[in-house]
Amino acid sequence: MAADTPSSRDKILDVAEALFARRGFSGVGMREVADTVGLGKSSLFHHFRTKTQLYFEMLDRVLGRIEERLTPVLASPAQPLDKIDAGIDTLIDALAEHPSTARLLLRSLFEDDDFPEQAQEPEQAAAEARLGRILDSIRRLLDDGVAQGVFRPVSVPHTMQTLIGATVYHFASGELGEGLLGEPLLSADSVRRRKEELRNLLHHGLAAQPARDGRNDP
Amino acid sequence: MAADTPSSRDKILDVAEALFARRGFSGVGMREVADTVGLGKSSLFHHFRTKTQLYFEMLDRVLGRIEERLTPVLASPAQPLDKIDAGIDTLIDALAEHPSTARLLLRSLFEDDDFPEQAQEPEQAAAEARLGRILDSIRRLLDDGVAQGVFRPVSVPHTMQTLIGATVYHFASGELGEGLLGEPLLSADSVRRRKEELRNLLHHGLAAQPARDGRNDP
DNA sequence: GTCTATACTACGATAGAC
DNA sequence: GTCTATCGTAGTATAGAC
Repeated sequence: MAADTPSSRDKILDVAEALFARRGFSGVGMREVADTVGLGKSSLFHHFRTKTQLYFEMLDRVLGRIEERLTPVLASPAQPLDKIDAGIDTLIDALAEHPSTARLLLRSLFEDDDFPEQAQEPEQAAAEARLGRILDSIRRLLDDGVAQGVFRPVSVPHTMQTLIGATVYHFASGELGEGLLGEPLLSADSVRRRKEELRNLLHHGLAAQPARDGRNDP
Repeated sequence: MAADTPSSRDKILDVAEALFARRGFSGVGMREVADTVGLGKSSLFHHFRTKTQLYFEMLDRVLGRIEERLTPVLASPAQPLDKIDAGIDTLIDALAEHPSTARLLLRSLFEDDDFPEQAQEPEQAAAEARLGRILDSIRRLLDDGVAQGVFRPVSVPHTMQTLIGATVYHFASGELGEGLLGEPLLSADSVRRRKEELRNLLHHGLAAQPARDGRNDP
């Protein structure tokens, strides 16, 4: 399936994703995007009204890939602790698939000020709505776990923040993270180890009782 | 002590800190810095050779404030678990003191590509060395805790990544974090709660045995 | 130490030919 | 749907008067 020779639009979105992830909204010029795609600068404005629209359409596409994978996992009828394991596996796989994803997501959280004050593009609202849906489904999972007594009586918002930090931040940490780990962030080994460490932390730190584990602990 | 009418240099650094935190290196112009300080654009270049130098000198100042507070705490002869509690308290206090600190630190991790390729400024090396010292002292603490059996046999690098995410990311998360919490990230209540949640998570998730706690858990 | 003036490049965006 | 040409603005940085 797929691989239908990609349209110019898709090629532009691919390039924009890689460049915005590396240098942020203000750090990337339409000229650079055009050159990388192999088009003239003006041709970009035929496909996207403004740079801001290009940015948010690309961001929504990234969020869509996450939502698509995470939603079925979090909607399953499994127990909260199993669902959080599966959800973290899925999220980490999604972040590890494209090196730009985590960086883009993290950058998007504090690049709201970067955009020209003009009338806000509708694509921005779409991306924000999608992020809201993803966060809501995570919140429901944690709410359920606490209500059922499977999790300690933690603050759900704070726990969500910790989970985002432990997943998105980790895979966005670039040279610093690789320097600490001593290996690439996205190698198969490194990704598996991250899942394992995080799962162990949560089984000990979030579950109401330490829980039957995988390996790694006495 | 202090409050000696600040020099132009100090005022420029203060303004640069706030602006770079909000919009990143590429998103801020020397013109905007100058206007905010109340100087002509050219006067900035009398105090700082280039925009890049201004950026790294400001970043080193921010890291210096952290190092200054964290070093004595992490060098004390206390037990690992007490030291990690104290270290997190200290780090969170430092991050909560200026709203720009966490954002600046997080941005700095993936803005390495943003700078012109020219000969790298010596101020960059100074800032990187300072960050290295801070990370080393944290790593030693975790190494000790694992070696003494006070902590579970976790991966120290992965645990450092989790700690950075749980502190720096949290206080850098801006509107998203405030939307989740339903209150300002930097209010006294919110800061206290963050410390408490993180302490509880670590006492259950990192300590080898669950540990006598504060409150909040049965 | 601050200013005005300026050099040169790049930016986002548009017009209009093909 | 892509191109060349152009507009107006803002970018970093420098020269030189005060």
